[in-house]
Amino acid sequence: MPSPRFTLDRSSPVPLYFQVAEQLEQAIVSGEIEAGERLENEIAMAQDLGLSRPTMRQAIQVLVDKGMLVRRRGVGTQVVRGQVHRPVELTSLFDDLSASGHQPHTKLLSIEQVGASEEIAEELQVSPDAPVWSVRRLRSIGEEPLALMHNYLPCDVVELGGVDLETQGLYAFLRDAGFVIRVARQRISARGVSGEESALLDEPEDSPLLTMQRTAYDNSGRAVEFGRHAYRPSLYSFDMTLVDR
Amino acid sequence: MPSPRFTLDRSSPVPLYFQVAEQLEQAIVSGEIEAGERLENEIAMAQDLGLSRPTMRQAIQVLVDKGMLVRRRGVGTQVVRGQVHRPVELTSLFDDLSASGHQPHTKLLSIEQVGASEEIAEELQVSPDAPVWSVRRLRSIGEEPLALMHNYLPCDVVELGGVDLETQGLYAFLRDAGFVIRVARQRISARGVSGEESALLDEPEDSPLLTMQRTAYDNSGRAVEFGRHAYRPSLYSFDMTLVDR
DNA sequence: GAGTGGTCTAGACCACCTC
DNA sequence: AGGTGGTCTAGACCACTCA
Repeated sequence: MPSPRFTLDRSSPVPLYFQVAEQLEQAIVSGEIEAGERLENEIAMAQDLGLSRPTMRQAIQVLVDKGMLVRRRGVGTQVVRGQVHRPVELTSLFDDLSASGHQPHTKLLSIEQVGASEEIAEELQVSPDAPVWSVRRLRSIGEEPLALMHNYLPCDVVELGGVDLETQGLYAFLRDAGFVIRVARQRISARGVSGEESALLDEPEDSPLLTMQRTAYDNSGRAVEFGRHAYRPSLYSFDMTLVDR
Repeated sequence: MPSPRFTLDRSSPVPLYFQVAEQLEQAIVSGEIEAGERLENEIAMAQDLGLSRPTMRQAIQVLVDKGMLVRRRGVGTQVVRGQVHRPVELTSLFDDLSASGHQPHTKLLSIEQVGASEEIAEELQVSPDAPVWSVRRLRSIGEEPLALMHNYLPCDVVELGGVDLETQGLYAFLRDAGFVIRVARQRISARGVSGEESALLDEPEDSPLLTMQRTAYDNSGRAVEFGRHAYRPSLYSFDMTLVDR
């Protein structure tokens, strides 16, 4: 039975369950606990760490929700086999690529205030023709164009005047501006490249594009951003882990 | 402050937190609790229902995880605005379409045992060349071909001989055979249609296809199924809700 | 029958937000 | 200052699995 030694800091602002979850995750990804292996039962683990059982359960639940552990009543908790892919998270493409060591950069194609179309108005929960920011950006990696992004944000919610969206990702800006994005709904599909896109993305006519449209909501449940993005499928895909709960 | 009346059955095998979550969700989707509205605080709700606070919290957490509610410390719990899309779930395409009232049907193109390629072997956690089932199916809706599905399952785990995969979805079969699928990892991208696909899917040359590959794991963490699917993007897209936790 | 996770209780203290 | 959700405790009983 694997028994990694975890260290807890009860004076830390980081919750105990989170400290345990982090170290348990590390033990799994590092291979200290092997794929398929069964963990010690949660009551014993709690005792070992001087925690209550609910707190230990909460820590384990974090990793169950990430798809790294599976629990079976009467049996125990096991590590899921198979390579751990990176889950879909609420980060921008910019963050994604920075993390993977590439050098992404962004070109601002246009930024203007326009009246919301019927669809945009519905997605952003504003009146039709209400003023919204319309931002078009081209994201590239090295010399390769990667994605064409078209975002809309309600003018009465967000002030984009003077914001440098080439240096800073949109989500990073929103975070700095005090918007906590908690929920997003998105739809992924595909279509052929259109005329203007063909040149911008350096793709020949009739090339397939991967498309994603997303509406993001802040922690008061208000729609903050709607975007339509088109990715070159040779350079981008969406990875995710689904967990049945 | 909205106060829907919930009914609890303490003798039911359905957990109390789940009974509350179901009725709360119903109150939200029916509009009894409006979008953007704040809920009563969780201590009062627990008292109203004669529940402990942890149980009430667990019920609310179910809907937070679904992206229907957002909680803010010091403020309260609010209903997320915006249309509720259906989230990605661990169901087959067959289930998806049945639920939406269409008449889908499946044609079994081929089923055979083959030796696992290197990639398949890695995904299914079996040795290279180990025997795996290879199943190819064409799913249609009415007269319209919809998706081409190619699945692989380890022979030593699943017995597919004599199984009618035209009447029953693969996931429904696995469920009936005692496999509880708890975790799946998937990757979504796009590509152009290939020669053979073009005829089967009734798509002209150079049409874009939406692709998904998925590995599913049962509740012991073992890889049970790997699939590569190609969808006609005009007829299919992936909807999902992301929740920051 | 022994061991596991699933649910539930009745409190407590704290961090954060709003007024 | 008052109210909210976030965390944590120390138990309890139950359902399920497996030997």
